[in-house]
Amino acid sequence: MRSQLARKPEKTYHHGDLRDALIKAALREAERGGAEAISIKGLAKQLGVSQPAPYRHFADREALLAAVTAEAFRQLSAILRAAMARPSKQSKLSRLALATLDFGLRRNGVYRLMFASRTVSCAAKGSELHEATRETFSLVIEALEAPAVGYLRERQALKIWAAVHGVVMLAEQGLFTGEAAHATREELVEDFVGETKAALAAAIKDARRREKNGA
Amino acid sequence: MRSQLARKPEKTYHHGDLRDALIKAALREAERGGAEAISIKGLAKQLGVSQPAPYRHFADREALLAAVTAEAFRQLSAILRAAMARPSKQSKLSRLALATLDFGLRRNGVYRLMFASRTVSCAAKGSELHEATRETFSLVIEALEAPAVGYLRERQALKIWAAVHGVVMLAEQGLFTGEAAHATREELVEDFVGETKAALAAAIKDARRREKNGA
DNA sequence: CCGCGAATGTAATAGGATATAACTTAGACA
DNA sequence: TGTCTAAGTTATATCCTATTACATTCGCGG
Repeated sequence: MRSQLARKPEKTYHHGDLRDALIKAALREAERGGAEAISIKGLAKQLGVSQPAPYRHFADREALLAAVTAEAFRQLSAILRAAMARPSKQSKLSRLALATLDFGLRRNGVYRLMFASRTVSCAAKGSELHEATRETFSLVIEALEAPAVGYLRERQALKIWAAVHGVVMLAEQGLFTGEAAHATREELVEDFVGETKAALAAAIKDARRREKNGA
Repeated sequence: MRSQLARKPEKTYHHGDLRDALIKAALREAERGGAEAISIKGLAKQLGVSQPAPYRHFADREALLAAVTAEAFRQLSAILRAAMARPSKQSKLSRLALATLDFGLRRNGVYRLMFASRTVSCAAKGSELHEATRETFSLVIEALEAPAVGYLRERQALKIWAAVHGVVMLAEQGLFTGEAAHATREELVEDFVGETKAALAAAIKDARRREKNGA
């Protein structure tokens, strides 16, 4: 009872939900500083538990990072889904692309954790993290709003996804400041979106024509 | 004399070229493992000097990373320049783009150091690292082989540069394996190159027309 | 040629991080 | 109620960064 009054249980021996609390706190740390800002010891101190307590929930630091990264992907998926769902004059693809750009710039450190760390590429096939990344990518395909004609759709999804990430990457590198700043990041993303739509339309038309000729 | 027989001076108190040796060794370490694989202590041991010796040449680990990253950019610049210089049926832009892709995949860890670490974005305006990154980017502009019409050229350079980096990023994430692998990384890069050339040609034509009308 | 200062190295040490081992507590369930 | 297990604690080993104080070598002016 009393322990419920405080945000965190006051003095309970068992934290109650340490695993989840660790992931949330680690995400906050990653927000600025990326993976290297995540310290088991630091998190333990923040949450008022002993330094080795986290090891009850994660085998090692890598395992924690994987869980945090998976959570970040789920958050991005939710954001993208919301962006695609809301009514707008822009296309779904535009909204998805711009939302991704926004996420990458606002949550720089988290973004690096997701797209530029060894953690993800090491994720095993069936792992929580691997599933989370594939689900996010499936949203990109969905945003294309195109029929599944061969692998054209997947290819265009890869292209726009790559392009958006490239823009985020260069933006974080500072390549949009100074003399080169005469194109905004958003303009570039919109360019890519436009090209993707055009390429997709052309490819689908072409595929259909070939299909008809073949039949 | 005798010390010259061995590759490294045998037992000299002074290493002779520790700063440079540190950077080279650090690059080897980064090759696999990225920035986190670079340890001052480890490097010192490798080079047979005491653990604090590196601090005579770099204020702290960050400073070493910056120097290593700058060197990596200079190496990439050299590779790109060579790729652009060699005779080929492909366009300069193709060669530059594919060489960058190759570099990013082969030297994964070094690549992450260059394009996905806090180090670069923190580089001050006149710093060695900042200069190195800008020089590399200038090669991209050069590879376009286009006249400087307003900022069209810089914009297309940013776009193709972003696109290539995005492809590297996704490739390292494993997005080109499995079902989505029906487009190779090289195909995607060539796609982007083609689109860039087309967009550039159209934009220049358009700009020239408008210029004439204005005059 | 010598001697002195700057550059470059070493030894010792403090402090922070990961990780493991052995012990303790609380909660759940027969 | 008694016991098993999950979850947390203390103590400790190891590794890394970084600083301080001391030692050695190089090069240059007198």
